[in-house]
Amino acid sequence: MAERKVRVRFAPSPTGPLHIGGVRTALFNYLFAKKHGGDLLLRIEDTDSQRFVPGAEDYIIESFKWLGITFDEGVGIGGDHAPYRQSERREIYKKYVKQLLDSGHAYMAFDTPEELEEKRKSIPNFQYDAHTRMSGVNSLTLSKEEVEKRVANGEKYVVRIKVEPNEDIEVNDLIRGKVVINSNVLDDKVLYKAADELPTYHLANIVDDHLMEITHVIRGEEWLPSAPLHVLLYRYFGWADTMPAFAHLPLLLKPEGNGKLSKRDGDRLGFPVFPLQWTDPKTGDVSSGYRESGYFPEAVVNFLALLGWNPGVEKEVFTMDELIQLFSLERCSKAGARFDYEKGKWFNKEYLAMKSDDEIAALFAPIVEEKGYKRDMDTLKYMVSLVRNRVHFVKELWYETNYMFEAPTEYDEKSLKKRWKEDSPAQMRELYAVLEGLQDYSAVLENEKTVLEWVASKEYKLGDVMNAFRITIVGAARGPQIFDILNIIGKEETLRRLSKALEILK
RNA sequence: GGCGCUUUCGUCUAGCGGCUAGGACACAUGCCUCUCACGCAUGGAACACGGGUUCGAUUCCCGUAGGCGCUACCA
Repeated sequence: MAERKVRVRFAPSPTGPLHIGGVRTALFNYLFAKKHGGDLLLRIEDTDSQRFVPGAEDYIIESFKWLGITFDEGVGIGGDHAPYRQSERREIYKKYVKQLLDSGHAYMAFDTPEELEEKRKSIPNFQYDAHTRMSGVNSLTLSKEEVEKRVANGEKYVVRIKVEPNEDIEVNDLIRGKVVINSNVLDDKVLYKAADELPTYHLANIVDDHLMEITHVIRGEEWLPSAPLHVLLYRYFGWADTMPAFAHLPLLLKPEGNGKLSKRDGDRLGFPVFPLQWTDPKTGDVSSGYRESGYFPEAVVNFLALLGWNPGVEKEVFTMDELIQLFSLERCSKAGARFDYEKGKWFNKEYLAMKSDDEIAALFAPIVEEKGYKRDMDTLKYMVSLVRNRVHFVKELWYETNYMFEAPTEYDEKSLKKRWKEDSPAQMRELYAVLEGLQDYSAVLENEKTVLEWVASKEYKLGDVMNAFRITIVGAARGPQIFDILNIIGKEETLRRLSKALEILK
């Protein structure tokens, strides 16, 4: 086989939002393409007119834009192999269906769905294949005239592949090695439906991959059982010499329980399974997305890259460029990977840690505004610097800083029980006077020194004083160094909170 | 049911005949400390089972069991 430029594709079906497993597949295709200086194409497989969902295609394109996965060719980009939407390639498929029919590798079948259903019910393990096709209503059992008559009458038929029996079909999978399946277990799959003049996945897929000069098919493991059928199709078309190499990726499994991760798992389990938020056009149901949940796209990419693939080094945080350098199908694992949302959160934290205070403050500003507050950037940056290392997401910053904006409305029971002691009210009253005497609240270190000296002079226990004080300011035993908080809320607010606490707590 | 894929800590995984079976997440403990975190240190935690092959199997082969997938005029 001549050296060909690497060309891979991601070919989703627009039946809804892109699910995270699909994103992972697309990512691996992207990494593989870029690693080998090849092209990645985006093809829309909308051959199922029944399940088409408006908006899904735009959603897919926007998702990849957010994730930083770029395509070289395809829907929304264009290219030499257009069109890239299968519904626009009807005429192309018809030509190839005819080729298969003419060469005797396929035949027309007139069996109605009801008839087939009946057979499946009455005959155990029924499948449309070499052993049963002669009892079906098709161009193999009907006379040529009868077939022509039926077609002329506009009777709906399907075209089925004619799988020859008793043949071992080999699929060389780049991840799993050689997989052999006997053609006896394959059925005569429907390749084309006259009703909507569209091919099914199997036919469209092979024709398009061939025409678009795809060199490697990297897809989910759920396709492995039909891979032999695809090999057969390449053979029947006479394209065996340029048949792409296959790689079937392990599936993403539910975090708990059984089965592969599905579209419905996300909101049930409390984490997104979609890159972007999605509103179902029919039901209006909203499904959460990683973007809206506060994830950085780099974190999602990094997390997904390590599900079913290992770089071979003990580092775990990688840029996209590093992933591209390191990627190889040989290092993909074979078994399904359970989706561990906690690890995903950790990745986001890692990426958050790499951002500057400025960047984080800029992302935090709209959240503050939404809560009805306004602060200048310097103040926000100051707040961010104090609490940034205790969150996974920017949005969690609000919980960590809310007491810097508003006085506590209640005091945490547990903290009170442990930290508010008998002497506390008296000490707080004295502290009030000490703080009142402070001139410049921005002199954090100096003020701390003053208070510490006062505590020492009175021979109070530092922990007793500071913890009680913290409760009056924050409302609980949490938060960063207290003098930084004071600096932010200011003297008047400090004294106000102190006296209010003294009133309520006694 | 049939066919296929798969099986190392709770989870993601390293390992490619000889290792005290390594790392990360999560968890626990300790240190730090005005609290909560961060950080640092420490700890518990795995080769599904049974046969082979071999001087020697987590590693190779065969079974069994479990898991997953496919089995549509869906992809």
